Amino acid sequence: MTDEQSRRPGNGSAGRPTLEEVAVAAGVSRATVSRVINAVPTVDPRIRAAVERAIAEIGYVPNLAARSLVTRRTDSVALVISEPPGHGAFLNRLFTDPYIGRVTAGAQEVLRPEGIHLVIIPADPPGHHLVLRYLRQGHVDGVLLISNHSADPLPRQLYDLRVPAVLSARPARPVPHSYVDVDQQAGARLAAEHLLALGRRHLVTICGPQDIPPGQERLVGFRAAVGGNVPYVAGDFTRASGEAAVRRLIERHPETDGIFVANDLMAEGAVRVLGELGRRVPQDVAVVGFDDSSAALDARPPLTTIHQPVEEMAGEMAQLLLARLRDPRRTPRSVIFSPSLVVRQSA
Amino acid sequence: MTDEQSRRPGNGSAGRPTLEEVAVAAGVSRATVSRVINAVPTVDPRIRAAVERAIAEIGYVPNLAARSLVTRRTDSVALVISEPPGHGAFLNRLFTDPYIGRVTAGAQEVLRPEGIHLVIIPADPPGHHLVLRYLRQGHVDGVLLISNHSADPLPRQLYDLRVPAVLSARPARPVPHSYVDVDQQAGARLAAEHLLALGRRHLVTICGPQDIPPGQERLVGFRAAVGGNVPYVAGDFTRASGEAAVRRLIERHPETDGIFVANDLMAEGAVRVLGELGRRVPQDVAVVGFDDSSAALDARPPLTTIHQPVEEMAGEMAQLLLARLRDPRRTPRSVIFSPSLVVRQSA
DNA sequence: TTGTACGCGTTATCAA
DNA sequence: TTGATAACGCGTACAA
Repeated sequence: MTDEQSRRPGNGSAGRPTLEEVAVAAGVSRATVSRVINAVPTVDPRIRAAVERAIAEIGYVPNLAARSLVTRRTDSVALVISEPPGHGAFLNRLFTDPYIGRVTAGAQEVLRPEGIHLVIIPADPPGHHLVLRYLRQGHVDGVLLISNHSADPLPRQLYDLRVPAVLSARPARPVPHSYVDVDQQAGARLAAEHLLALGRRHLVTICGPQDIPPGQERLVGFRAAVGGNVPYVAGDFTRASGEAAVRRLIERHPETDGIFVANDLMAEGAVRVLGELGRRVPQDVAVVGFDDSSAALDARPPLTTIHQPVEEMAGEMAQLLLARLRDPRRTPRSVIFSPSLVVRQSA
Repeated sequence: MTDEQSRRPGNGSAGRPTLEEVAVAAGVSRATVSRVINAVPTVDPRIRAAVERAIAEIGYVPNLAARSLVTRRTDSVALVISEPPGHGAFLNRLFTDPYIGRVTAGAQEVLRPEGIHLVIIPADPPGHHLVLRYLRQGHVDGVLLISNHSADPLPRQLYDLRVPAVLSARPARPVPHSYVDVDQQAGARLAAEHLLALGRRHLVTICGPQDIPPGQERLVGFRAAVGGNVPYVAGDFTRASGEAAVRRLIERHPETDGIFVANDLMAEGAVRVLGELGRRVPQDVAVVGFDDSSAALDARPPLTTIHQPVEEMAGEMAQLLLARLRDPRRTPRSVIFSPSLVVRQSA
């Protein structure tokens, strides 16, 4: 287009163009330019046009710091991914879990139309301090917090710091933040009912960590639905832990003909090991996963699993946060989503 | 109207505490408090102590917007993940690729000690506009750009917008940004030499997209090292594309005894399909991947592959960006890293 | 409908 | 070594 953008230094302003310069160029006051930019309706159409032309010509971009200083808003929110301590290659895991990507997509869906930016911030324990400082400084207006371990201090700290936040699951200890969640027990029940309907009578389960609500509730729900004692081994939601767990279960309970695995990643590992052990899936052993993640599709055979409307839930998180930002006095609320069964080939 | 929000006596302000309030509490001027916060050495130790006490007591946190307005810095940089158009579930892929996690870790390593925040921003084509606006507004001081397709307009646009940036690979078209890269051809050569040393004589390759430099160069390097024509099928770096490619290759060239696959994800898929086709890896067909990602470890057998020092490279990107931020006149430079062969069980 | 003038919270430049 | 005071760029009552 025009070369006006690449103006050489010496045209007065050293840095980026300011509101003042646009005003001069358009022959109006700063206030009027500001009104045009902020879409205030009471501006003469002809003046508006002139201002807009000047803005385009000069290549003006509002200075966020200055605007934010007076409006006390940044029009951006953070997606903070919190992880428990001692889990080593956290970042590697973070970016291997498709869940995060779906959350991001779901949140963007509602944030974008509002003109609000989403920035992703990984928060491993050694970095908590820095993350909190970042959030406190007012880089963002609020936080979508993805947290899945009970000892996470972040929800509480965010509350103490008066940083508006919405959680991705029911917190282990009550904190006055809004949250969304899926009915975990209902999901486990769906899995149990499906296995039972298939005629399987020797059921076992690979459950998740028992120090976090989803881990607990998926086990509780499965047990309740089966209506008796169920052998189980706990994994940590990684593929490797699923492999180890299924080895132990089959060794101890060779009669097993149905397994509920608390997430797809572990289930994928379990299915693979079952193959190595000479058990056919689903003929000999039926396997039901949880999450309906891409791991469910990668598995051979593809996994029957419990679907969570992750994108929808993330969208709702964003909605809750927006509502809270618009009305700080708004009282926290929780929104619970219903899971559903997706039947593929593993059960 | 403020209600009982303000608990502290004498705290007339509704929002967060300001420099002024700390100054009053410590009995000094704003300037002195500012000096303490910014670690200016010329401050009386006793006064410093008093100020620090006041800061802790009041719970003061600097207002980023105000500071940034005058310093023209934000002390945070963005990791922008750019993706080509038409690739559908971009976010899902983004967060399934461990590479991003390693880049993040490597960058954090050098940024954290400097007190600089890293925010991650996914940039799918429909969102480019918003991302550019975000960056232009001065939310961050600079950009680490992860981009791997030739038609990416972002490097050029960032340059036009005068946003300091460092690229994760040599750009397809020259742009005055610094970048880091690995010697792709050298990596492919390592793979070829290893296969040849194993006595394999019927080599084929599953190469990457030929519209991006890594895809091109890994093929060129392999061909050159093998010293002749090599059958190949191009994938798009996904596991599924690796599966499809190996089917076609084996069908056309059943005598194949060695395959170089341009990334681990495709290689993992290829190995799996080879098993289904009744070919043992590595006895019947040796397979060498590229990237040394976690996919290489997930594969059965674990993949022999080409290692890139991803974390180191990301760290160097951060270093280059910091240097550029400290001295804007600094001329762009490129840093090329050497790959190495990691021998596991697939070849 | 437009312009004037003040304030947002901080750093930086001076004197003292 | 410390303290006034002037920017920094913008939004917005209030006045015109």
